[in-house]
Amino acid sequence: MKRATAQNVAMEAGVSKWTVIRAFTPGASITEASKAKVLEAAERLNYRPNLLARSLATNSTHQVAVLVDDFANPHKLPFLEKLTASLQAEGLVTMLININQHYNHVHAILNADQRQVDAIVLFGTAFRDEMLTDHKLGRAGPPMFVLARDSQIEGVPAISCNAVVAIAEIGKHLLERGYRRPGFMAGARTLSTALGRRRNFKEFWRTALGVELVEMSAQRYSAEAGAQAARDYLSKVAPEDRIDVLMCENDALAFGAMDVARSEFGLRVPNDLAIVGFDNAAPAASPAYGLTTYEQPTDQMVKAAIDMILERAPRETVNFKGKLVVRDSA
Amino acid sequence: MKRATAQNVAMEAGVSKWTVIRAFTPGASITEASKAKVLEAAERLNYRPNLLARSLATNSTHQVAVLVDDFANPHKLPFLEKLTASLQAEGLVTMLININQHYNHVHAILNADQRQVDAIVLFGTAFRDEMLTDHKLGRAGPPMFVLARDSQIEGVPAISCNAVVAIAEIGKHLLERGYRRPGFMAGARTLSTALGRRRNFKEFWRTALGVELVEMSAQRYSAEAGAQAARDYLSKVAPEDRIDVLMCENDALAFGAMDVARSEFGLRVPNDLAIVGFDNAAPAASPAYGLTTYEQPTDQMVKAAIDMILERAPRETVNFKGKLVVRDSA
DNA sequence: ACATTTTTTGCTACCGGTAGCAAACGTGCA
DNA sequence: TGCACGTTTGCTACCGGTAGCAAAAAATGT
Repeated sequence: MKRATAQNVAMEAGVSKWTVIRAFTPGASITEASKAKVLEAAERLNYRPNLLARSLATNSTHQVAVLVDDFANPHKLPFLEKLTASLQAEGLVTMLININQHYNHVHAILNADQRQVDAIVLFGTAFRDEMLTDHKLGRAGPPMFVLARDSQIEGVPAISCNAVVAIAEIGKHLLERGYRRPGFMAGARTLSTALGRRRNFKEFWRTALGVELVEMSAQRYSAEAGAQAARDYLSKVAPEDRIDVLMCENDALAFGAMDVARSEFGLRVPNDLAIVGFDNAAPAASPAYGLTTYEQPTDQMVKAAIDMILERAPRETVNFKGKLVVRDSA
Repeated sequence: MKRATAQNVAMEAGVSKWTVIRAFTPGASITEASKAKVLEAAERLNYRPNLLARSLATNSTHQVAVLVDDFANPHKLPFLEKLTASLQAEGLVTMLININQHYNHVHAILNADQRQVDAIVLFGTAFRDEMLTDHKLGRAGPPMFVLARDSQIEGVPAISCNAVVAIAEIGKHLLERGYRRPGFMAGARTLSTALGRRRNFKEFWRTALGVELVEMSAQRYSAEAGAQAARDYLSKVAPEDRIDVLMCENDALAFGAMDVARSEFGLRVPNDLAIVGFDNAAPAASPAYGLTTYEQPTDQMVKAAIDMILERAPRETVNFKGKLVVRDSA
């Protein structure tokens, strides 16, 4: 049994299909009598307007493509929850696109464009700037936004957490606690825009103490990769030469690093090695980790993104101040 | 500048719009010469077919609605990753719908239906059976599937992990390890179909030892809720009267329970209290938890779901055997 | 060379709505 | 009663594709 259309309802109610449409268009010109008649007939036939047809005619789908590539980061889940809930509250629907080896940004963006989405949100994904600037969409494609990440790209506003302030705050805290030999663990991306936190942190210590940052890189953004990177470093460097505090680019890395430091090298955190993360993912709050970390103002960020999508706010790069969450690990 | 349409390309290439369409339809009848001519013109105008219009005409959107309500469960993220990746590999796109107080199953299903999705997947969501059976979609709506959860609903196949086998395996393991006073922590849902694990576990101990299960309930499926439920129990019951093993309905609850047992009551896990989870979420593998848990065969489940969606497999309830992952906590 | 078959191209009708104009209707007032 | 005016309804055209038939063009056979 096929779905009923406005035409079917029209016949059932003995009116034209345009009257049916009007009964379903708020504020349209229609008498109470015919509206009631139509709604009753619609109810009988189980009619509800076909949004696909409407989208085609109105040139607006109320769909937003959200690109994600970093499913190993537990922080993504609550963030995604807020994002989808807020989009839904505005009548928008989320097209979740998984960016991976088999499905890259260009695929995703072209496909989203063909589906006529109203906007594309790059939610913390790692991309090369060139990829986006020379993709074959002329200026005709949907507006794009970068969420939870910086972007220098002309015409692609970024909504992010202010990295400079964040790193300064973390650095200041660590300095006050007396740490003097800092290390930094980055995730895989060697992309220009991804170096913000590392660069700022490096600069901070250089300026504050004239001290050089020890840098290490994980293969990916995951606890396992963080564990491996920490393992490499700790097994290579003698205890007396080691850093005294490790800042990890995100919490996932920090969890892995902390696990290895404690269980494989018997280090006490923070006494032998302090650890700091970024994101305030759920496990950070657990006494099992008690990770000192930095919380992004996700509510503000989501709100800002949606305001831009709906053109309630100017479409330009903004960032917000997060807050340091001090726990036991540093 | 508006997007180019087939008609625009047709003019540019000096052919009819149907020839343009054919150039973009694999296996259509068209000479190499005109195809080349069309593709070149399309390239110049940056044309790509409008999938919305195609969907309207073909009555198939290649979109699948995925309903999620349990964003506190870290296990959801990798599962969702697999699901989206596999859907994309089949040319399907994911409409992610967040079920919450403001947006319930009925909203979600009606909306997905209006958007003409090809299928609706209830991904581990908590629902009352009545809600689904009497929603106003006649038999015209898209096919529905329940993933990672049981369902008794006529016409709505479930793809799940075999709970009977899973609980038997866990029970057997615990029995062998010598545990004799079992407890069970359930999540919030007091819905008929959600009681599977609890009931099976209860039955197991009754049959094996004639022992009664101590039951507790968390408010939600989250570490915090698990922590609170454990706190309630432990502060109420004297050490000598306590259970010796606690099975939690999922890992999130188990993490919370373990945190509280250790840090607030100074209990050693597993010596004073053993703990078992369900899902094998990422932190379970960490030495910080070392949680004994049960892993659902997510790959098989995702594959089965997609086979059903694409009608490559009969649309009927199936379940798969998972595997017990023994770590330190039990 | 011409009839016949096959391939290629163009066409009408359609998917299910929306936009906005024109006709039909009802009402108030001279 | 007739006219002007505002409201309600119906209409054509359109959004950008697809399906499948019919005409035109090219390939084949004798």
